[in-house]
Amino acid sequence: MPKIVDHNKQKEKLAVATWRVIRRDGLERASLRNIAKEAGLSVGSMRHYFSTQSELLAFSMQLVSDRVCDRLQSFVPSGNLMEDVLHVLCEMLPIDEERSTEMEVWFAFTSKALVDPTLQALSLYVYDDMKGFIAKKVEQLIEQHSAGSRLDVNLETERLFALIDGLAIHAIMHPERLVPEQARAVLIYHLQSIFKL
Amino acid sequence: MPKIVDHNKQKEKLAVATWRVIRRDGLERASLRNIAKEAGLSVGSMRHYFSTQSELLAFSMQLVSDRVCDRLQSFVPSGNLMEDVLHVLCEMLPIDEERSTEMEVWFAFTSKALVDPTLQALSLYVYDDMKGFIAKKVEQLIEQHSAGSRLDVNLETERLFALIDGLAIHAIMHPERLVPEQARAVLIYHLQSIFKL
DNA sequence: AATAAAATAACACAACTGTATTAATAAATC
DNA sequence: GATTTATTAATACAGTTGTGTTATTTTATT
Repeated sequence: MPKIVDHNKQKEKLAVATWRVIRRDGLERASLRNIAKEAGLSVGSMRHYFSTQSELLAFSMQLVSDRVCDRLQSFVPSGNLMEDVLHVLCEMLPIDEERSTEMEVWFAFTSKALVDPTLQALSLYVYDDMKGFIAKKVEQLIEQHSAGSRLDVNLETERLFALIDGLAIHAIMHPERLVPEQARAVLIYHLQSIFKL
Repeated sequence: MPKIVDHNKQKEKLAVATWRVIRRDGLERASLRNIAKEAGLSVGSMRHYFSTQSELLAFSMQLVSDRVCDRLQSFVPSGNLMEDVLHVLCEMLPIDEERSTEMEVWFAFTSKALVDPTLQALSLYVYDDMKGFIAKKVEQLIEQHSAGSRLDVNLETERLFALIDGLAIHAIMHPERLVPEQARAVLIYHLQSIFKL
């Protein structure tokens, strides 16, 4: 009877348009009208998929973490633990255009999360998720390299986690000072200094 | 002839009021009217000190880095290099209310800097300044601990710098997961793992 | 006390915001 | 082809925004 469109695809299309607006003009310019124009839709049409702006923004933030998770889950390990760990950790660095977009948008949302409970909750959830993920990798590395038996798993995990986010921020904010290869080099340097002794 | 007020003091008062609004309601709520209300002034009065909103925001961001620099410069070293380095690096972590305020506000401005050339320039300047500062400390530590002769100064500097900013972000965003003492503990752990071998 | 200038306040204006309401369009079934 | 309904578009409205203009208040000098 009606014109049928894939609801979820349309929602993702709007979310990606939201990303573009945020990246180009900033989160405070991500108004319904600007997003609608970017997506080539009318404001009224958008309300069919998101009854409120907060919903759209929350969905757009969620989509970032979903995309990263998807890539992590579809990754097939090579068997070389160090290489594999390096590979998945690089998923969290802005090493190419796709990842840069995601990181910049995530950064903008993270900042807003400080004063927005809904976004705050999502941010916390992702923090726990990523920390658990990194902790697992640290444990595997410690187990493999017998010399690491005296390492503190908790401290090593938070150290590695903070290092990654710090590198990501620096690479995003000042790409002319920290290019992807350098960020990657620091990460390799860090892992080797701990697990290759 | 006129009523004379200390221009700079008044500007700082407005900037600090801006901080409060940003911290409580977010940067997008930092309108002239809201800031004026927070400072107990009229919008017209503000325009006497800042002819535009951008000026006020840029000044408010600058004031954050000024405050941190002031504290760093007024610090008198104890002589114990490791202790002193730890102390100054903790100036960049949200370990108390004053520093938390500054970090949160700085974080908000940093996010906006991605789409605001003026703030971007300030952010870059501070990045270079801090990196130079940290590099100096790393060199001193390497020099003192002879075992560190094989360390790469550049990599160690960016690693430490990223670690600090990463810890700061985590402590700001999720204070219930990373309390100040833990952030400090990670920093100590990092420094000792490199320079106490 | 008079005055000149600095500081403050009040109001106006056009542009933008989120959202609600209403009308028009499109497509899948009968 | 008519009809039903999901989808899209258009308009309206109250609230907020930055900024410009104008008037008022305050105070240090004469």
